[in-house]
Amino acid sequence: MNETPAGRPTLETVARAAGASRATVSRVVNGSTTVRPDVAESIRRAIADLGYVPNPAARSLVTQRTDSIALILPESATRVFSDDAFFPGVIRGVGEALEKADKQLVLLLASTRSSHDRILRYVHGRTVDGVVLASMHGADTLPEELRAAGVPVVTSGRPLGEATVPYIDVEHASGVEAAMRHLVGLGRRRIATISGPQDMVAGRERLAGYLAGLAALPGATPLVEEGDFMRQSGMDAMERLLERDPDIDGVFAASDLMADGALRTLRRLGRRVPDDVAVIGFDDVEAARFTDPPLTTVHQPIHEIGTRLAEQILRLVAGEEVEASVVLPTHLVVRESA
Amino acid sequence: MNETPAGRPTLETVARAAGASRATVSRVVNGSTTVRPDVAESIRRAIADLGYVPNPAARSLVTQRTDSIALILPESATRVFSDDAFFPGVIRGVGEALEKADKQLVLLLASTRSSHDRILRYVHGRTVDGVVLASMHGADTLPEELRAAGVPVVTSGRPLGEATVPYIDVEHASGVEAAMRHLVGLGRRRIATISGPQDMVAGRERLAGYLAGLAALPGATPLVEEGDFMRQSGMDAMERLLERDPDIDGVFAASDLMADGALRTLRRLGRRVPDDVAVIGFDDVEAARFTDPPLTTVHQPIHEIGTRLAEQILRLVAGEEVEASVVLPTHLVVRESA
DNA sequence: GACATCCGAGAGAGCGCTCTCACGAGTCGC
DNA sequence: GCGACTCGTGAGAGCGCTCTCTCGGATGTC
Repeated sequence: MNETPAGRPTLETVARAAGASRATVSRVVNGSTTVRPDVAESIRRAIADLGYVPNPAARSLVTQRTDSIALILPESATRVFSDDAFFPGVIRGVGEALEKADKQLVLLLASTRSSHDRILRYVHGRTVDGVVLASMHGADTLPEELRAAGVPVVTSGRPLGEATVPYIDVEHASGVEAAMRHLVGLGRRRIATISGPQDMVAGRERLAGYLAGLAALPGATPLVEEGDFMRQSGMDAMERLLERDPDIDGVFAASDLMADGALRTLRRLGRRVPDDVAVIGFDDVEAARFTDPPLTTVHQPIHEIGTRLAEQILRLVAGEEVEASVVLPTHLVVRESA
Repeated sequence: MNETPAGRPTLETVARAAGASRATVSRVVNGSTTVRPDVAESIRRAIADLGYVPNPAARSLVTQRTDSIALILPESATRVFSDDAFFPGVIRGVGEALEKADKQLVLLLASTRSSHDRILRYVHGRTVDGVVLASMHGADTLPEELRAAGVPVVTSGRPLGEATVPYIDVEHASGVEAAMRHLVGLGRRRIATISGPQDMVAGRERLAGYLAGLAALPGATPLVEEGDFMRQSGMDAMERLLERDPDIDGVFAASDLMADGALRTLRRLGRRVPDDVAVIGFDDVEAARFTDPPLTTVHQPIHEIGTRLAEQILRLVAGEEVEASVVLPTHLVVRESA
C-alpha cells in the first residue's frame, strides 16, 4: 500500500491518480500526440488537481537542456549601468524575447576580478544552454573561451580583431557619416569630435565615421578628444576642444551622455547651441529628448539589439545555423541641437 | 574494460582516474574534511586534469536546492527601466551580493499580462530557492501567492496594506520632512508637491511627508499634483501647479526625474531656480548632479537596498529567521536647486 | 593481548524525469 | 483466416549526483 504523497507531486503521483503509467503522463506533459484523447484528458485533470509541475532539475539531468540562457554583462557595462540606458534596454529586449520562447534569463554581472573564472566554471557546468555576451571590451578573451567550451555564444557588438562568434551590431560609421553630412549641410566647417574609448569597436567605428565625414570638407583637420562615453568625460573633453580651437562650430559626440556633457560645457562657456556650435550625439536614449536644447542624435535600435541577440542564441541552441553577423541600421534623428 | 570518457567528465570518471570511489570524490568536491590529505590531493589533481565541473542538475535533483534566486521586476518597473536608475541599481546590488554567496541571479521580467501565471509556475517548479520581488505595485497579490507556494520571498518596498512577507524599504516620510524643513528654513512659504502615484507606498509616504512638513507652516494649504515618477509627468505637473498658484516658491517632487521635469518647466516659464522657486527631488540618482541647477534631493541608498534584499533572501533560504522589515535611512543632499 | 572505539572510504539506493524498446490489441491485405 | 502492420501504452534503464549505512583497519584501554 502506497502512502499518500507528502511533498510535491511527481510524475509517479500523477500516474497513479490517473491510472496510467509514468511514461504516458510524461508524454502528455510534453505534448505528445500519440496518447488517446480520453486518457490524455484524465491525466490533464489529475495534473491540475494535484498541482503538478515538472521538476526542471530531473528533466535537464536527462535531456541535457536547461532552457535557460545567460546574459553576461562585463565590468565596463555594470560601471555605467546606473546612468546609461543602453544595458537596461538590451536586458529588456533579451528578456522579452526569451520569455516568449519560454526560456529563463540568468544574469551574470561580471563586476569583480574573479568573475572571469567564475563565469567559465558556471558555463562549463552547463547550467545554461547558451550565452549572450554584452561585451564591449576590446581584447576580451571570454567569447573565444566560451566558444572553446562548446557553448553557443552570441555577442553584442563586434569584437576588436577577428570575430570568432556570431555578433549583433549596428552601423556605427554610416550613422556618424549621416550626422557629419548634416553638420556640413548646416554650413559647419570646424567640426570636432568627442570620441569613445578606442579599445572598443563602438568607439573606433564612430571615430572612423567622423574622419570619413570630415573628408567632405577639403582641408579640414580632425579635432579629436577622447571620452569614456559618460557625461563627465563629455564635459571635460568639450572644454579641451575649445581650448584647442575656440572657433569650433560643430561637434559630434560618440554618445548621448557625452553630448549632454558637451552641451553643459558650451552653455557654461557662453556658447549658444545650435547657433554658435551644433552638437550631435549617438544612441538616442530617452534622455536625449530632454537635453537643453533637445539633442540631435544618431538613433540605434537598442531594444532590437536585445531581441536579435535572443533570437540568434535561441537558434544556435536549437542547432540551427546563424549569420556570422547581423548589423542593424542607424539613422539620424534631428532635434534642435543641430 | 571501460572506454575512455567521451563527453564531460562525471564523478565516476574522476573517481576512476584518482583510484577512489565516487563518494570520496564527492566529499572532496563538497569540502568534507574527513578525507585523508593525500587522497584528497590526488583527487583534486584528477579534477583539474579532467576539467571536471559538477552537474548542477544532478546535484539539485538530490539536494533539492538550486542555488539560484529569482529577481522579479513587475511591469511598472520595466516600463521605467530605461530612464530610471532605481532598478538597475537594485539589480546591481542584488547581483553583487548573490555573487559573493555563489548564488545565481535569475531575472524574471514580468512585462506581459501572462507573466503572473508564468512566474507562479516557474516558482512552483522550484527552479529557484527564493524570490526577491521588486514590487512597486499597489494591490499586487504576487507576494502572498508566492508565500503560499512555500517559497522564501523578500520584497523591495512595503506593500500597500498588510505586509505578509519581509520587506526592505527606506524612510520615505522622514526624508521628505527633512526636505520640507530645509525649504521652510529657506523662507519658502508657498510650497507645492509633485507626488508619485498613490497606488504605491513610495508615492503615498512621500506625500505624507510633504503634508507633515507643511504642518510647520501655520495656515499653509497643501498644493498637490500627481505624477508617475517620470520626467514628462514632472514637467506637466509643474505647469498645472503654476496655473493653480503662480506664487509658488518651493516644490518637493517625489522623484528626481519629476524634479528635473519641474526644473525644465520653471526655466521655460521664466522662473529662476532657486531664487524664485526652490526645488527638491527624491532618489539622488546619478543624473541629479547634472540637472540645471544641480538638484537638492533626498538620498536613498539604492545599492544598499539591493544588497540588503539579497542578504535577507539568503538568510531565509538558509532557514534563518529574518526581521519582518528593514527600513534604511534617507538623508537630504543639498546642492543648488534649494 | 583482547576488546571497544573511531575514522576514513566504499557500496548502493534513490532523487524525478525521459526515452528506447517491447508488447498486446486492433486493422488491413490477400 | 493468417501474417504483417500500426498504434497506444508500459516496463525499465539510466542521467550524475548525494548521503546513509556499513565495514575494515588503526588506535586506545585495561
